Amino acid sequence: MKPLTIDFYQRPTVTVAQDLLGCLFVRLFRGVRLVGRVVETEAYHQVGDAACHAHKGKTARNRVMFETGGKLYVYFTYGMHFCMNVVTEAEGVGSAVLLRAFEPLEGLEIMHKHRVEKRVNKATLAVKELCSGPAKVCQAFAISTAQNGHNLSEEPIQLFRGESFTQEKIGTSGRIGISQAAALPWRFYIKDNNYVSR
DNA sequence: CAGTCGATGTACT
DNA sequence: GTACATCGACTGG
Repeated sequence: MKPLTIDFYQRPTVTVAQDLLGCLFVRLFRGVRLVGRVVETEAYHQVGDAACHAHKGKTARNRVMFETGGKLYVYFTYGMHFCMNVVTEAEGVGSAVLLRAFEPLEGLEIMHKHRVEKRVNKATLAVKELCSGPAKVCQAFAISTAQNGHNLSEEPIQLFRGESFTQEKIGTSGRIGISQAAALPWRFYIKDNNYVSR
């Protein structure tokens, strides 16, 4: 199995957002394989998208969005959460795909440990609660700004092609949790999948 | 259930 | 000072 190559990422962001559905996100973490199937994504683009961090140009935070497609862009928000994106398109274009939800496949015990550690309520979480949101995904996979800029063609964090499925299984909607450019139909998810964020 | 709201750091106006 | 690509604790029915 080979990881997705730079060619995959260096395409129109909306296309990459759709094609990432079903792919496998793999992190080797202290000798353990953590694997999740991508079931929900959102596209963000510098041009015509006021919600995109890159909309007003390059800054210290968003600089990775302008790098060549195939990098990981991680940012910190709400004083306590991380979200991760896959950078798309050519160098100089500020664009990325937010990874919003995974179906957990391997390393569920470690994911669960990571998720429960930070909570007040230490009760056992259902599997569907492990990765059903962008900040939950980062918690489960222990992703922080330490991974910002990581090249996804290299270990320990990579994406692999998963089972293919028909276009009709892809749902589309407006993006979640934003106010700017909320009408853009740039959220994509696998229909009837139990692990989508909502 | 649903709805509300506090946490808590950083980027940017 | 304000907003923020969120989450989960808490409230009331």
